[in-house]
Amino acid sequence: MRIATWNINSVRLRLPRALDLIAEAAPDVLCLQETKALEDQFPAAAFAEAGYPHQAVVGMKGYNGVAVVSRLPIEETERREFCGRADARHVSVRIDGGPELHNLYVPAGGDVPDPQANPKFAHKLEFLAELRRWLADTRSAAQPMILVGDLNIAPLETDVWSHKQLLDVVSHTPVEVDALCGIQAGLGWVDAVRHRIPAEQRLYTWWSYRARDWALSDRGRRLDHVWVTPPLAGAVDGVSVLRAARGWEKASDHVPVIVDLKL
DNA sequence: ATGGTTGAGGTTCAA
Repeated sequence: MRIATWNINSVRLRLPRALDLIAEAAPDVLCLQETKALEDQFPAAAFAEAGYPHQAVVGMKGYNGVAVVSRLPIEETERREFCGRADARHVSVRIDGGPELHNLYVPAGGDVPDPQANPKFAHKLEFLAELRRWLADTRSAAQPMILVGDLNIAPLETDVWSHKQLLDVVSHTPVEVDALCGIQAGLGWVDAVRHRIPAEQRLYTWWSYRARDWALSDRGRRLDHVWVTPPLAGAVDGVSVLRAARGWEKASDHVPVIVDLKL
């Protein structure tokens, strides 16, 4: 089973690129974040025509939004509203009667890494704490589950272009990394990508739009993740990060991450 | 220290 996750940064603007991705990588399940579309604005027919008729779509006006489109039958299990906000950051599905898959878009957290001074950063930390509690209260490490999405945190030193220079930058601060590791430890989640690509190797999934030349400066961060619970750890086969997608015409600032599971 | 770009939806906010 091939799972792809991609922060598409507007599903309507970038639908042609999503169809390119489907043609190139042929995932069984494609998880999208930042669709920036109301549910009735989601290009459901186009994905269905491309072979992905099974869909779970959560949207709001203008911002956020997540979706799962699938070749295999999926059954929506939940759409959690974290922090009491209907802000379209989560949907979970059961894939073909098998593993449950959580698709998440964690709040970016603004610019200032201080929850007192910056409500967006406080929201990010609250979101992570609630995610940890909710998973611990409602799910078990024995269940085969997949968690994907734009988690907006680069946990390892080699997940950023400069560990030292990003220690004070939202996405790589110790408090965020600790929160992410806490969620991971909760159900024993395995980082599927780092399971196959050694931590010594630098790996990014996002490059800012603001760089003059994203490839030349290569100041990236690994913000997009695929995790699995222990029962699926041995099933993780190939993983890939489609760096080339950052160079596509009208590219998203994030690139797709693809994981193959032997189920 | 600052500014740089993109997208949605409007006459700015979020990233």
